[in-house]
Amino acid sequence: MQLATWNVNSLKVRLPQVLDWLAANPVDVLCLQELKQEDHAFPLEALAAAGYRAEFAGQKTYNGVAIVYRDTLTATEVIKDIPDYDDPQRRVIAASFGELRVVCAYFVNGEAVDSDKYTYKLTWLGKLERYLADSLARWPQLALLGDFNIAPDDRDVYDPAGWAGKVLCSESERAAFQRLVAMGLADSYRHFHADGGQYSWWDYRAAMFRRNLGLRIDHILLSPPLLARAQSCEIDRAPRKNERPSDHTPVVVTLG
DNA sequence: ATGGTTGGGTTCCAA
Repeated sequence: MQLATWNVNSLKVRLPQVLDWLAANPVDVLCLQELKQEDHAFPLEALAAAGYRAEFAGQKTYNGVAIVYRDTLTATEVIKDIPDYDDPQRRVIAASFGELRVVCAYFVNGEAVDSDKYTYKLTWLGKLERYLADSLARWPQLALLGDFNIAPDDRDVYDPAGWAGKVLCSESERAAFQRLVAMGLADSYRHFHADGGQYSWWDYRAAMFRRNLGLRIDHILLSPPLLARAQSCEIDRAPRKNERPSDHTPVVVTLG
């Protein structure tokens, strides 16, 4: 079984690339972030023609998340948004596939550490943490996939000195990431790869992708029973080379 | 050096 995550930065623009990618990479579950569209515009028919169904939580202009899954699977116990947290931004969707619980999240970016958006980010991280603790108690086989907007350590940053203390790399954000790890959610990419210089996002500006100046901020975290089944976790850089690419590229985990 | 590019929406915001 394969699970993947991809921040598509507008599903409207990227739908052809998503369909191409699924044709070449027929994963079982694909978590999408930054749909940037309302639910009435979600491309259910195009995905159905490709053999996929989806659950989604969109909104106009910003945010928006979806779980796309093979039509041989059944999604149950779907939740949209973090329970008991009144947040107008559509950033979380979760669904069960048998015993497997999939949580797809678009973490707050935060803009800068002195921004109100950073305060929102830390609040949001706290709410997510509580929600995941509850979820893990109910679903031991839990995978958390998404754009975390956190580079867990300096290996995940092209210029660690330049990024030190900045948003995406700050101590508080990294501490929040480590609290997820302490909960039992392992960074599956790091489980298989110790090397640095492997990124999932590159700024559109200044030819950052061509120069491989990026950050690893898209992650797949696995609870212990799933980590035990994990066979590989890979970043697929190919879609970042497309014309009109997303600024993020997919991450894929293979479970036995 | 506070730049640069993209998407969505609209006279700029978010990333």
